[in-house]
Amino acid sequence: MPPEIPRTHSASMPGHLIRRLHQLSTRVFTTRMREAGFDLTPVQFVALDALRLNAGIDQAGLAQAIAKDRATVGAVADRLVQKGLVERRVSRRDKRARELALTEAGQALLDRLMPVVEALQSEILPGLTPEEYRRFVALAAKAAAAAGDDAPG
Amino acid sequence: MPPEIPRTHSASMPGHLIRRLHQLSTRVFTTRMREAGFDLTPVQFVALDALRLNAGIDQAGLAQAIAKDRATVGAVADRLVQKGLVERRVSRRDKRARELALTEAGQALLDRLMPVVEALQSEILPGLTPEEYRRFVALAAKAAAAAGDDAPG
DNA sequence: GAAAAATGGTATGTACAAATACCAATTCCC
DNA sequence: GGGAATTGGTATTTGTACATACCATTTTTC
Repeated sequence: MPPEIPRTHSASMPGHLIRRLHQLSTRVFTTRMREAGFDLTPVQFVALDALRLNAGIDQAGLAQAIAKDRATVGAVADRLVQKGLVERRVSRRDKRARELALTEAGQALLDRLMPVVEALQSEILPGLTPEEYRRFVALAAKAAAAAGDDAPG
Repeated sequence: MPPEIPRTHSASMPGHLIRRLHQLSTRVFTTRMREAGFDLTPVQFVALDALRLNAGIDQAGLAQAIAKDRATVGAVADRLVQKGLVERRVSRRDKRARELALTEAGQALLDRLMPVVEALQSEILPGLTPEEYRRFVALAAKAAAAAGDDAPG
C-alpha cells in the first residue's frame, strides 16, 4: 500500500506557494552551482551582480538594490570579502559608509558564473510551458515592483 | 536631487523575483499577525494547519507535508510544543517516531488565526488585478506541484 | 534469523533574514 | 553654528533552512 499523501489547507495560499518556490529556487541554484564547481549562495551571487553594475556603492545602497536589510548585507559582504571577491573600504565622502567593489577575482568569477546561472533559471519553474513561464515572470515582476516601496530597512 | 536607483541584472530572473516575493510575504504575515496580537511565524502557522488535517502524523511526515527537512521541522516542533500549541509523544508502533497533534490551545488558536491569515493573502501580491492574482496562483501551484517530487529529505 | 539497507530523530555548523539596540557621523533646520 | 533628526554600520537575538554526521530502530534481503 502506497503511503498516503498528507494534506494541507494552506497549500493553496499564495504565501505558502511562494515559500515553496523560493525553496526550490534555492535548492536548484545551490545544487547546480556546486556541480559546476562553485561555492556561492543565491544572495551572494545577487550581491556580486549588483556590484558589477554599481561599483563603489555602499552597503546601505546595496541593501536597497537587492532588497535586504543592512544587517544581512553586512554579513553577506563579510563573506564575500573573506573569499576575496569583494573589496571594502571606508568612503572618503562619508566616514560611516563602507564602499564595496568587485576585485579582479570577483569580476572573473562573475563572468564564469553568468552562463551557469542563466542556464538554471528555467529549472526554477518546472512544469510550465515557455508561454506560462513568461507570464509568471511578468506577473511576479509586476507584484515585486509594486512592493518595492515598503522594503525592509 | 533624488537618490539614483541602483540597477541589477539579476532583477529579471525568476529566482530573484521569487526571493523578493517570499520576503514580502513573510513581512506581511509577521506584521499582520503581530497587529492582531499573535506571535507566530509563517512556518509555524503552516505546521499547525497541517497538523489540523493530519493529527498524529510524525515529524518526518509533517516535514514532507510542508516541504521542509526533518531538522527544520524538529526545531519548529520544539517551539510549538514550548508554546503549548502542540503535543509530542513517542509512537507506539515505532519507537523512533514522534507523533505530533494539536493541543486544545493549539486548536483554539488556529480557529482564531484562520480569518486573519485568509485576509492577508491578497496583500502578498500587491498591484495585481484579481484576474492576474488568480492566474499567478494557478501558475505557482502548477510549478510547485511539478517540483513536489524532489523535495528535501 | 542475522546482516544490510533504510528510516526517524537529534546535534552541529553555515548562511540567510529581520528586529532591536546602539554608536558614529552627517544632514537638517532654525 | 549648534542641537535634533537621520543615516550607515555593527552586535545580538530569534527563527528558518539545509547539509552532514551520528545513533536508535525498523525493514529488507538473503
